[in-house]
Amino acid sequence: MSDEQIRQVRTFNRAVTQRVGALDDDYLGRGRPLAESRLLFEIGENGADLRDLRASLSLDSGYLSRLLRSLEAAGFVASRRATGDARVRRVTLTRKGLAEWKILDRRSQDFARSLLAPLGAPQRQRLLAAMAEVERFMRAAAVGIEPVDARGAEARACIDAYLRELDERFDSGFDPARSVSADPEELSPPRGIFLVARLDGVAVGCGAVKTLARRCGEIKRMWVASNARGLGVGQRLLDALEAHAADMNLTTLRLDTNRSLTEARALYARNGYREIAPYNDNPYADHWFEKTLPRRSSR
Amino acid sequence: MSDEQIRQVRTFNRAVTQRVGALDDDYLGRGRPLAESRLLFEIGENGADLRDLRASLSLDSGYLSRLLRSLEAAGFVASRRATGDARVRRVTLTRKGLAEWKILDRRSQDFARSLLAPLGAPQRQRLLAAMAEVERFMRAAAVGIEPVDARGAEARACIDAYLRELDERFDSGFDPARSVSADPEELSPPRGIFLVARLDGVAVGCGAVKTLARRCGEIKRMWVASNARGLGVGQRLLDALEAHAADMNLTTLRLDTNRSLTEARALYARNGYREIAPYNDNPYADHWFEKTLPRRSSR
DNA sequence: CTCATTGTCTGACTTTAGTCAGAGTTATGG
DNA sequence: CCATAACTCTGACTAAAGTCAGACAATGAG
Repeated sequence: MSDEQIRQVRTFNRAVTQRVGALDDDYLGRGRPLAESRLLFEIGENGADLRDLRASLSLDSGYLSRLLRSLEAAGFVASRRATGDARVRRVTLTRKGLAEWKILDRRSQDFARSLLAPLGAPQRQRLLAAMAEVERFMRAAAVGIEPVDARGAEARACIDAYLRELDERFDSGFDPARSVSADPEELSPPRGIFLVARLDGVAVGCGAVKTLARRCGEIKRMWVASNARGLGVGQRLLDALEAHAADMNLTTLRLDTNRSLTEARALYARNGYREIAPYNDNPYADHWFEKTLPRRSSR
Repeated sequence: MSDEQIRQVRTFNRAVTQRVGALDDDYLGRGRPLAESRLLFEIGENGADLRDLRASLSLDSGYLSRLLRSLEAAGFVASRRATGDARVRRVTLTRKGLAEWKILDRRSQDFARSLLAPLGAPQRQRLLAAMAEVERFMRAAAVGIEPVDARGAEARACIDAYLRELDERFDSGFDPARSVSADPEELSPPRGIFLVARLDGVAVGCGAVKTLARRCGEIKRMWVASNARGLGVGQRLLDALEAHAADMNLTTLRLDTNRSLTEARALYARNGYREIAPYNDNPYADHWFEKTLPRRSSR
């Protein structure tokens, strides 16, 4: 990437933090510490669990506790044990707190309004479209891909989501029992690998490789959450899988897929996978693909 | 503007401040108070006047003085009286300070890089394009238009810039003495108005109206700085001038313009100005326009 | 020259933010 | 039931950020 591109990003960062960032510290200023306002705002109309607040605002538990006490003293919030897990505290806004929250919310709205107000309608549209685009790609850039234990909870959750989706998309539904197996052992090193793609700590995609024969592997469990599609996550997962496959000394990768998974098929086609004759008898597969990996993954 | 649009802006603000804003507090962390790093960074390779730093970082003078002392003690900066005004202090980075500045600069680059790195080339292009667009329009939105005294320093500076530009753009140069007059008195209430457009406190455009006859006014001094073109500043100035003209009970606005000022002519045409026969003998004018103002400016 | 203004500095503060160690309570897996 | 982990809370801190009043020097307008 060029210096010029980097310079552009930095200019953007400056411009945006100056204007947008100013708001953050400014519109929440209500004669009260900023952290308190932020907390109040984050609690929101529906209340929140203290545990989640701690995570989302990344505050020290002691600090959070004190902030909360202060909001309580001011009569803005009430807290009680969460139903379900009595260790967790559930915080909700009082009537007074809600009023305050609405003021903060209003302020934040006003700021957004002030950004749009001076613009004419066509410029407004273009600004919004560009904002949406920036946001999308910044989200995309924040997606990280990492190997995880295929037997772990996160991998399981991904696989469940994947299976659920197959069930929805296949004309006749999907019954894992009838399909070709891929049990966690096969997807764990040294004979396999399981990758997840995470956005803000939440898994939004996964993919796996298992070894079929001496130099031949198979791609399994390729899935991208619907809210993360179009960000290039699938492409990056595939790149990463191929790199890992090369590390495992595999030279050929195969996979099967269903006719209803059109994006997936396009992805494979784009990446040099050629359609081949069926290499298994998976009743859910309509297409079989194969790719010979380049000598050394150049990623 | 719709609630949906406002919601979009807010989502953007959140997403961007979270990611971009995080950097600000993060990449500058170098075992030293954030404010010190920010100051060091802001001083920059070429040094700066303390007065300007105080303004641009909006710090209390006492606080700034102390921060500076601390940077001095660490051997990062040196300060001496500014040439010209001995009240002002000029701060420059020492060799050591420059090295530190470069580290900070590098960090900020790395952050930008990390944003682009995970993206493929086409996505990178789209992100940058969208960023540029957002930045542009945020700048546009930050432009404010206000009446000022046509006899004041700011108005004079604008007019000078305007005349300089005419001199550059007209084939035969421009000599104010030969042109039709518009002295400051005519551009001051109640018979006239002078508006400036400011971006971050700096004038980037101006425009004026003077009264020609009982219900007829003339637009003069329409100018937009080259670095602020394409942001809709001209349009907004024109809107504001028409609104003020209506307030002055003018029903007709006239203006003359030169053939080389193509953007201006397009602007007037777009806004319902019709070309008319010459109403003056300005030797620099090639086109004369007129518009009947709507009963009440609906802006 | 005088006087108001501007810019900087110092001292004496307060407030905000954040950390850390431990204690007490409630879940959870075996 | 037991050990361990997950949450929250309190007390005791520190560091950073920011404010305010007043002193002093240089400037600039009249």
